[in-house]
Amino acid sequence: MPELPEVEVVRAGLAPAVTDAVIEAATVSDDRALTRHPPGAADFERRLVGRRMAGPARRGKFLWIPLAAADPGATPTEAVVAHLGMSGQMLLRPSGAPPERHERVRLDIRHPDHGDLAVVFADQRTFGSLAIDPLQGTPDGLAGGLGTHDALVPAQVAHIARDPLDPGFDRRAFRATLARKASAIKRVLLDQTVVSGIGNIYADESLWAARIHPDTPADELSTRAVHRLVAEVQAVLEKALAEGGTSFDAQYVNVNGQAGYFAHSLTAYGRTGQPCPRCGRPIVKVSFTNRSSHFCPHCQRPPRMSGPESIRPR
DNA sequence: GGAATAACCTGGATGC
DNA sequence: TGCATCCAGGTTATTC
Repeated sequence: MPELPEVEVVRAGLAPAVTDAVIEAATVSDDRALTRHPPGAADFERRLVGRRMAGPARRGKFLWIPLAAADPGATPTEAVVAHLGMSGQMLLRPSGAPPERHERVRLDIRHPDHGDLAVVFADQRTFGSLAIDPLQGTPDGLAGGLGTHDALVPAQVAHIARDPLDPGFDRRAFRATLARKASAIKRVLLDQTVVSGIGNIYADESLWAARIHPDTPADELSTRAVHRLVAEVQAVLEKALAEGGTSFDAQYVNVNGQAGYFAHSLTAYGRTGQPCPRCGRPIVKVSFTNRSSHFCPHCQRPPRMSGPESIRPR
């Protein structure tokens, strides 16, 4: 499932191909890919033709490609925003390549160095979507996300918090937010308005690494535990990024259709019944809202059995 | 206002 | 072999 590392792999893969390329044609083959673009397919296609693209940027699981202003040197005012959902793929294909399975949108582009290419958005489960969205200034004045120096972010992404790999991520503010949340820490990690880019897989992996039970109330974590959690989240995301992301099946591939290797490095997620790499006891899986949590019940003690680091600091 | 939950969706895996 | 059911989960609207 595309979480931060997977989306970053896609962003980095798209960058050399789309930066400075001009959109020659846009074809929407399934309107469900435009749920974030209320004006619809005709509007989407019409507004993209002839536009030149700038370098793609990313915040959390959101990706956007600024559309260059008509006046060279002027700041872009809008962007193509993409969210891959659960199964979305952004694929680079030769111009005229046959339709991909589950293809939803195709952009035929012309790059000054690479020639004619097709950017294909394919999505099996149709949870992903594209949109053309206005860019707005960031409240903190920092770059909108990774891959851009502009302090701009699409309106649809403005409510999304900075991710743990963003240079602008504020660890102190994150800690303060946790102190105000009585919800389970895993739920908070999945709240993209608190910290972005983390999904079910990396939440389980980070909590395992930090030895924190997923049901631990966020406001019961000590400062030390929060710092350890942030460090483990960053380490897990960076390792997954270095390994090209996590691919369980064909749901996630990079722009060239290749799978990532981090699935081989998972310590908790998807390892139900297998020995914990730390203590050897079996990893358990429990129902968590409408999904599942994987953890080691020995290394990650429940809140009521927690050690000194999980006791309320206040 | 904050927190919890349901719904959206498709195809692979599983059970009968 | 074929059909029915379950499961995966990111985001958002709805409900409490």
